[in-house]
Amino acid sequence: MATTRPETMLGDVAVAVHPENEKLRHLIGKTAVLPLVGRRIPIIADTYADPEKGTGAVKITPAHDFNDFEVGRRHNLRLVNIFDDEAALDLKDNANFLEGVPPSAELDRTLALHGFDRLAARKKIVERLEAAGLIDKIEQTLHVVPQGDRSGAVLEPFLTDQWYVEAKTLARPAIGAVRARQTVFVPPQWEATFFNWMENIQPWCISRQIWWGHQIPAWYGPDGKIFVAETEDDVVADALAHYTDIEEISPDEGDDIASDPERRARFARDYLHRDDDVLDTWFSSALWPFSTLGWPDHTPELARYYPTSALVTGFDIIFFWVARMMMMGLHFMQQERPGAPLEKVVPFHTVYIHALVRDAAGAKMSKSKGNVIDPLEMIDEYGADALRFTLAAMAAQGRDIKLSAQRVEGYRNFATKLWNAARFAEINGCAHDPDFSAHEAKETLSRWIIHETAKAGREVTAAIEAYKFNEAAGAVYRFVWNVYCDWYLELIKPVLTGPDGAAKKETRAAAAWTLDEILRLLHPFMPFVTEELWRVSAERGPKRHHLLALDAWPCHDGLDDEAAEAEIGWVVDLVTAIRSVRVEMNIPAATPLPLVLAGASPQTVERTRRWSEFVQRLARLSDISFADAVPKGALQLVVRGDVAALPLAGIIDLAAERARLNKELAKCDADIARVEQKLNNADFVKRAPEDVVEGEREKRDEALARKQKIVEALQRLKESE
RNA sequence: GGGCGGUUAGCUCAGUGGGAGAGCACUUCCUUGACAUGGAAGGGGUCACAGGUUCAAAUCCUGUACCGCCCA
Repeated sequence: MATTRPETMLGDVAVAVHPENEKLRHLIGKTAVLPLVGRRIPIIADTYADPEKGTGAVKITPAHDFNDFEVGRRHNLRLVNIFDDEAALDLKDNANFLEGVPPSAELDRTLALHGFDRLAARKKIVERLEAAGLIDKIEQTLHVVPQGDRSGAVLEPFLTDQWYVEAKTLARPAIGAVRARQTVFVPPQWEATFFNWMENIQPWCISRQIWWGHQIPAWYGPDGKIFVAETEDDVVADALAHYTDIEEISPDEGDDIASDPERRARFARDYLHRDDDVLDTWFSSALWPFSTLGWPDHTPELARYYPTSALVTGFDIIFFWVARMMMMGLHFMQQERPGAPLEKVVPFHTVYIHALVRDAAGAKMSKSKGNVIDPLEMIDEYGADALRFTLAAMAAQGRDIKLSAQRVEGYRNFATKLWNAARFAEINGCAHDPDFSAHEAKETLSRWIIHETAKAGREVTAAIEAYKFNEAAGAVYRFVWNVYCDWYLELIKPVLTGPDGAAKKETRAAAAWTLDEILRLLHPFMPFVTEELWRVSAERGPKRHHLLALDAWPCHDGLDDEAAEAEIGWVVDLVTAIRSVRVEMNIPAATPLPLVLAGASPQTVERTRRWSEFVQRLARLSDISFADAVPKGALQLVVRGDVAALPLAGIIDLAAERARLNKELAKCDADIARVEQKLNNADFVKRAPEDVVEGEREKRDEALARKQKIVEALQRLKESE
C-alpha cells in the first residue's frame, strides 16, 4: 500500500482493488487487518484502484481524502475521522476509531500518539512500521499538495458538520427570471456564464468557522436535538415543547420558564447552545437588495425602492453575489409580495458587468495577491476626475482594462482644457442670460454651436442608455475639445472683442449656454471640476437654484440647424485647406497671404462677405477678393466645389505645386475607381439597399466634380509656366 | 480537460456588414491676449493566417497559430 500521508492509515476502513485486476481480484471479499490498530477491514472492488499504480491495491480513508470519500459512499464504508481541528491525532475516546477494534498492546502504543501533530505522528508511525518490518520501500515522489492561499499551510481534509442550503431549489426561479428577460445582463454574453453555473449548481455550504458575520440561528439541546428559528424566543418555545414532551422538563416548570423573560434567557444560556459558526459572507450579501431597505419589516423604503434598477459589478462575482441576490430576492420577496408579477420580485432589472482593471501583466488585482494599484495614488497625481474619466473612456464592453498612467494624464489635460475654456468665457463676459433661448438664437455661429451641442447630447445620451460608457466619454470629449474649443471659441473671438450690440450679447449668452450644457453632459464623468465650474460660472450671472448634481439631464429636441451647419462647415473647410497648403508649400505661418475666390457662386460670394473677417483671422490672410479667373501662378484649392486661389506668382515652386495637385488628383481618382467598381456591379445595384446605392452615387458625383476642378487647376498651372 | 475572450498604427486600445479610427509617441512649424497640461499641419496599418458565406467582410461562419482569463 503506497501513501504520502502514512498517519492517515489510522483512519483506513478498506482496501480497494480494480475488479479486473488479474493478480489481486481473488482477494476481493476477504478482509485485512490494519497494522498498529487491529481493525479488520474489507477488501473491496472499485475501479478507482489503478492496477498500474504501485501494488494495484489502494487504502481507503474516506474521512481524509476526497476520492476515498466517494469510494466510501459507493461501498457504504464507515467514516473514521482521526484528526481534531488542529490536525492533531484524535484517538482517545474516539468511538468511531475504536469501534470493532479489539484491545491490544499494539493499540495502546498507537493510542499514546493522541494529541500529536500529524507531522510528528507521521514520523512515529513510519518508525513503528519500519520496526515491525512492514515497510517495503520509501521513495521520493512529486505530487500536488493543496495549501491555504493566505497562510500557505498544507491543507488536511477532514470531516466536519456544516450547514447547507439546497441551492437547486432556489436557483430555478432565478434561471427563469433571466430566461423571461426580467433581469438582463449587459453585455449579454454573461448570461451564458450565469446559466452554465446555475444549471450545475451544488448544495451551498453556508457555515463558516470565523468570528465576523451573522451567527447561524441554530441551537443544540443537551441531547443533541437541533432547534432552528428566527428568534431566540421562538427557539426557547420549541425547546420547551420538545423537552416537556419527552418528560425531561415537567409541564409546570416549562410554563414557569415560558412566562418569565429572565428565566427564558437563563434557559437559553444554560440549557441550549447556539452554533458558534457564522454565515458565509455571500449569504449575508445576498440579502443586500432588501435587508438594507428594512426587511423583514414592511417599511416604506422596501415598498418604494425594491426592485432596484441596475446592478453594476464585475464578472468575477456573478456567481458569488449576483446569482445569490437573485435567489434570495426571488425567494423572500415572493413571500413578501405573494402573487406579484416577476418584475416586482427580481432584485434588479439589469446587471451591468463592467470591465475589470488588471495589473500591468494582465492579472486580476486581488488583496491576497498584493498586486493592487492604489487609486488614491493616481488621484493624488492626476485628480479624481481624470481617473474617473479614464475608466469610463476605457470601459468598452466585454474587455478588460490595463490601466495606463499616460491615458490618465491625457484626461487630466482634458480637465485643464475645460477649465481654461471656462476661464475664457468668464474673461469675455459670457454669463448665463435669462433672456437667451436656444430655440430663438439668431446668429449663425450661435445656431451652429447649438446644433452641434444637440448632436453631441444625443450621442452621449444614447451611449449612456446603451451602457456604452466609452462611447459616451468619447463623444463629450470630442465635442468639448474639437468643436467647442478648437472652432467655436476661436470663431467667436472677433465678436467678443468687437463692438457691443445684439450680436455680441447673444454670442456671450450662447457661449455660456453651451458651456452649461457641456457641464451637464460631462458631470457624470467629471463630477468635481464640473460642479466647481457650475458654481464659479454663476458668480457673475443669475444665481443657480441647485447643485449641478441635482440638475436635470439635458434635452435638446428641436435644436438642429442644417443651414448653420452647412455655412460654418464651409468656413471650417476653407480655413483648414489654407492652413494645410501653407505647411505643405513651406509658407511661413507668419506671412499674411491674399486670397482670391475665382468664379465664385453667388452663395459663396455672400458667405465670404459674412465670414471674411473670421477666415482672415483664422487662416492668416491679408485680404480676400473675387475674380473671374484664377490669377496666373497661384496656389489653387478646391473647397466644396469652389476654387480658392492664393496668388503667389514668383514665390511658389511650380513643380512642387504641380506635384501637390497631382497627389490630390490621384487620391480623387482612387475614390472614383472604388465607387465606380461598386456601381458598375449589377448585383450591387440590384441587391444593396437603395439608400446605400444612392449614397455611392452621391459620392461618385462629388468626386467627379472635384476631379474636374483639380484637372482645371493643373491646366491653368501649365498655362502659367 | 472544460468554458470564455483576444490578435487592428511604434505603444495602449475603440470600431457587429457599405469610405480603416482615437489617445500617447513621432516629424515640421507656432511663446498669436483662454490654455505650451497649448495651437496648426503631417507621416504611419495586407485589420494574425487559411478557407467559406455575401453584391459587399476588420466586422458573420469554419479551421489553424499564438496570447490571456475563469473553472476542474
